Amino acid sequence: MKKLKENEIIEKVLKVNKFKSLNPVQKEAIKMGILDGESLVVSSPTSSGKTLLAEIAGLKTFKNRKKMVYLCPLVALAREKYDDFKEKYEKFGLKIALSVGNYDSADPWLSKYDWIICSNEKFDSLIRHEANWISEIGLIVADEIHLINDESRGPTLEILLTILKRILPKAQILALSATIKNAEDIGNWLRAKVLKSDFRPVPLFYGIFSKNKIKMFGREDYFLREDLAPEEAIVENTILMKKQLIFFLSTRRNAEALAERLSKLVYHFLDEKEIKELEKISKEIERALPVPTEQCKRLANCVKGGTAFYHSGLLISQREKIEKAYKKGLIKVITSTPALAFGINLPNFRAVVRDVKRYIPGFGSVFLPVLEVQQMFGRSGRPQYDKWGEGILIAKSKQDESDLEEFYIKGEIEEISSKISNFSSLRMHSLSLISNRFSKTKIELINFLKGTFFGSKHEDFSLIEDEIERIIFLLEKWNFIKTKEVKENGGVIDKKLAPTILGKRVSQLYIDPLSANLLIEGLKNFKVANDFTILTLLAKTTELKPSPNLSAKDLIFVEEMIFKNEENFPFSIPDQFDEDYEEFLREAKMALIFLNWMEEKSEGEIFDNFKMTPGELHSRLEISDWLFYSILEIGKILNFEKELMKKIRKMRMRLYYGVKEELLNLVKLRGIGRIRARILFDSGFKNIKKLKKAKVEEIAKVLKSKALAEKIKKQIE
DNA sequence: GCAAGAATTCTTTAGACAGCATGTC
DNA sequence: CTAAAGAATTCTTGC
Repeated sequence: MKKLKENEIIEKVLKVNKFKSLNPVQKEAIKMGILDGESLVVSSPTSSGKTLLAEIAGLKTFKNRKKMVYLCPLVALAREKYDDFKEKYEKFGLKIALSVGNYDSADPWLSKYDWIICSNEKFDSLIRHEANWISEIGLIVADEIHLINDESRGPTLEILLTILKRILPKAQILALSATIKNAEDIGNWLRAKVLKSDFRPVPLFYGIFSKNKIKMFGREDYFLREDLAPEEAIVENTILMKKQLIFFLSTRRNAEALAERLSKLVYHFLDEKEIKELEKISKEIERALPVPTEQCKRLANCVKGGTAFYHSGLLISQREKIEKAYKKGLIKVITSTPALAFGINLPNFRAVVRDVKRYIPGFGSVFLPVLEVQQMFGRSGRPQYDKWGEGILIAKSKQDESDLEEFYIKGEIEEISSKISNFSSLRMHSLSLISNRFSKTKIELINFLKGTFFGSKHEDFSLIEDEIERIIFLLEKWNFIKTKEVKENGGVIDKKLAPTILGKRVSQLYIDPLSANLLIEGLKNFKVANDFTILTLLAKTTELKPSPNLSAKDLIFVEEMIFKNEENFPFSIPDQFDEDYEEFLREAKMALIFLNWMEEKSEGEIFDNFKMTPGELHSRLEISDWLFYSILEIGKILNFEKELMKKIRKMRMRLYYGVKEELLNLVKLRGIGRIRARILFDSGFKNIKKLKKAKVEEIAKVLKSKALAEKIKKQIE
């Protein structure tokens, strides 16, 4: 009877996925007891069908009237899974929800759903908000769990899983990972069985380019034209095979330069229809902003020639267009920074890692880990189109060739390790653990940390204990927690830890306690401060790091600005010869960029003057908005003066919309942003009242849209 | 005397999660 | 403490 039910689930999953049978990895997982609630760590290549395991276990969990939480490292990935699951399983009565960042924060509504797809951070924040439905979880799927290895975002995932393990000891855990060396360690930590496999539905072959050939491992070599540069030769070879490829490069500039160079070559391989379609897309990409920036123009030009560069400085809309055009086969070559390696699902035939080194400040340029190069190769070989996929490295010399082979092809993948001992992440998570009452004393806190992956690997905890000591001291000094010594027989044996209301709120607001303190302390002197200096204060927070780079040209502007406002900084500014002076200049530059935005400088002007990219500015603005919101929330608790709250509220609005104060009223209207508000204002419609008096036709004339004018009128009434 | 091309020096360097309440050009 | 590509600048060379 039980077997029958299990088969039913498997049949169902296979059918909706249009598969005939389970692949070896999946069969093994069944054998290991995934349907019996057995926890598993699955370490296998991208596209080895790991998601399907989550679906099988998820259906079983549904049958048991429990919830599945599916944790993703990226919002884009979460959204993709959500769409996919919804399409496949909603018809069976499953309720599937997506809960990520700026989508919806209401927790209670999630209790009605069976499958909940989250980003790691979102779920962490849901725990901080003490969502009550968490107890109904029967299955936790953690996708791309090797993220634990990541310096900045790994600790969140690690702590999150440690918490879940503790509050849901009976829940099944399914940890999905790329191929890693020490999957057993993870299994050991999570008390889960380990399934290791290198199965791929489409085989992947490695190759090394040198001189005029690509030496392939396990396939016949390719011989290329000798009179072309390596990149060109590889591109020609690929296009002649009627395939596409992605280059991975170390910097944005390299990616842009190569795309531009290659577009001249690729253009000759395009047929008329493709040229026409690409021209259309090129125009769309160029028009992504009202005034195209230099970068937009360059990208548009590349696209015309059948190539595109891809990195985080692009606008989301541009990225999507490139992804779509690549999937359609219109764009033949994408040159990318590592942005594409992790996350976005862009299947292709051949991936070429040209730069196997990356610059790390303080370390110079270092070799990429094998794990990362594998990630870049990971999506090569599309099941529907290709019989195999290729991952290629470029050697610069004979020596280089054998080094690359030794290290990346024959070499072993690295172990992953915990990054939790990093002071700043420990600081943030300690406050959260204390706030949630998971750790009511210092010993409890340390014991909790012993339950992390770090703890499972390290016997010696003295380093962490020292750090915790310092963190407790700081958190108390900043008034985020209260402590009380526990004495026995006259000696101190432990320390009670309790959050203050402020500390609890800071933890919920998901900001670094250091930043929160910085803002609180700085704003005590708000009376001397002005817009620029408050923005500089904001730019000092960890959330807005790294600060933009300074060019010689910036230096003049920024120093002049600092000099003019010397008396108005709400914090003490470093001396010119101090070691942190340069960082201060960069923070001031960030503030100056924000100020320009608030002063209604055009985006193009800002990008050109400060060498900012559209993608960067938008993400910084979003973060600033969140910081301003946090200030207001903290202000409610600390009873900030009315004047200050008003000032912050105004600044928040102005920065959000990018407008001067006089437009704040207009911009509140739906359909009106900074550009249209300015047009209305300059045409005499200086406020809502004036708009009320005006006729629809008059407004329509100014905005060049009748529909819009009517929409506005409707809102006013 | 001048300009193209070579050599040298200078400059710069990947990514993207979170709160909250609704919509840009 | 480590590199390397591209841009900017200076130097060389050929006429």
